Parts: sequence; structure tokens; C-alpha cells
Amino acid sequence: MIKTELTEILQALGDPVRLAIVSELAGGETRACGSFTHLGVSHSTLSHHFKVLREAGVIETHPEGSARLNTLRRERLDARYPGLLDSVLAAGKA
Amino acid sequence: MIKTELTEILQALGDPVRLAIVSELAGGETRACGSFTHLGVSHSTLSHHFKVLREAGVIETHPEGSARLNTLRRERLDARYPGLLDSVLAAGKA
DNA sequence: CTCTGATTTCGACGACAATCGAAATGAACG
DNA sequence: CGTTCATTTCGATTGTCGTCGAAATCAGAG
Repeated sequence: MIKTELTEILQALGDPVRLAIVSELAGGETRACGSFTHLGVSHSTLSHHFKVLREAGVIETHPEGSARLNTLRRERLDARYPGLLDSVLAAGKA
Repeated sequence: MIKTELTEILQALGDPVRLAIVSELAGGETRACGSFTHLGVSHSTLSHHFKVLREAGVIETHPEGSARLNTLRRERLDARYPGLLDSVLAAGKA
């Protein structure tokens, strides 16, 4: 299965936990990894999902003190795939 | 993993073969299942992918003579998830 | 330097997904 | 009804995915 960049993004967003993460990051606020425990998965699983989103180019992580803050790479996604993120987020909110 | 309707659609579109099928159906033409052999997978695999797309509500299949014609359920998708299909198709074309 | 809190990596495991070939189904047609 | 063509289902295999707990890493505080 030859995975393209687009299918990788769609696949990354196609998991409920990851879609919830992206949805919560969509407000623009940067959030630490540890603030997602309410999603009901363990820390190691969360870390795995962050890695998938990072490798798909959906989020980026930069260390800030002892924690790591995650932000949505909205500009990059909007430039490369116009409207995609917005429609997914709008659909997820409804 | 509690799969929602949206994540099911995103996951369905997150496979290269299925995205290619949807892309080719986007012209509006209805195509028989058998006309996708150029994607490099067997008939049974094609049938499986059509089933996934059908169950996700992305396409519909109606028998026409001895063959089955597939069409994209564009109106339904556009109504439920405005802009989603268009942005995915535009991204896939670029 | 050690302790502490936050995150990642490491195996491991069960579930699911993509794929195939072969067999079954179904619909026209002689 | 039997043949033929198109599609689906079946059974099997192989690989990937989501998940966990435990161990490793890493950055700051004492």
C-alpha cells in the first residue's frame, strides 16, 4: 500500500482519539500532552497518537520548560490542502 | 475504539485504492466495479473496497443489467459534511 | 547530583485491515 | 436449464494499528 501524504493525513484524522485531539487544538491554544487524559487512554497511547499526528504533519511539538506543547499546523495544512481542515473540524463539531 | 460516522468516512478515504476510486467517480459518471482493474488489485480486493466505501456512505451501488454501477453520493456528503469531499478531491488532484 | 514530574520508547498482545485465490451467487441469454 | 460474465463471499494469510504497563529519557527544582 503506497501511502501518499494526503492519505496519511486522512488516516491520521480517521481515529476518534486523534480527531478529538485535533479538535481541541483547533482553538489555537497550545496544550501539553498531559492535558488529554480525559480521552480515556493511557499516557503511552496518547504519546503514540501525538507521534502519528506529528508524522502526518498535522501538529507540531516544541519543548517549553519541562513539558512539550502541541499546536495545530493550521497555516501549513490550509496552504497545502485548502479547506480540508476546516471542513473536518466543522463536521466534527456538528 | 468507538468509531463515529465521520471517522469512518475519513478512514475510508485514507486508503490509496479507495481514494483513487472516489477520485475517478468524482466526474459524476457511474462506473462498473470491473472498470477499476488498473489499480493493481484483484477483483475480490476491489469488491472489499467498494463494500467499505458503501458502508461509510460514500458511494452507492445499484444493479443495472448484469453489472453493478457505482456512483458517488455527493449530495448526501455535501449536505452532511459541507466542503469535505470537495477539499479532499481538490487535494488529491494537486 | 538526585529527585520529581512529564513524555517517549520498548516489548507485547489482541483486534482489525488489506490482500489473494477459489468457490458461490446472480442476472442475462441462448 | 446450462453457459457465461460480473460481482460477492469465504477462508486464509500477512501486516498494521490501538492499546497497555514497564522501563528509559529528559528537563527543571532542590
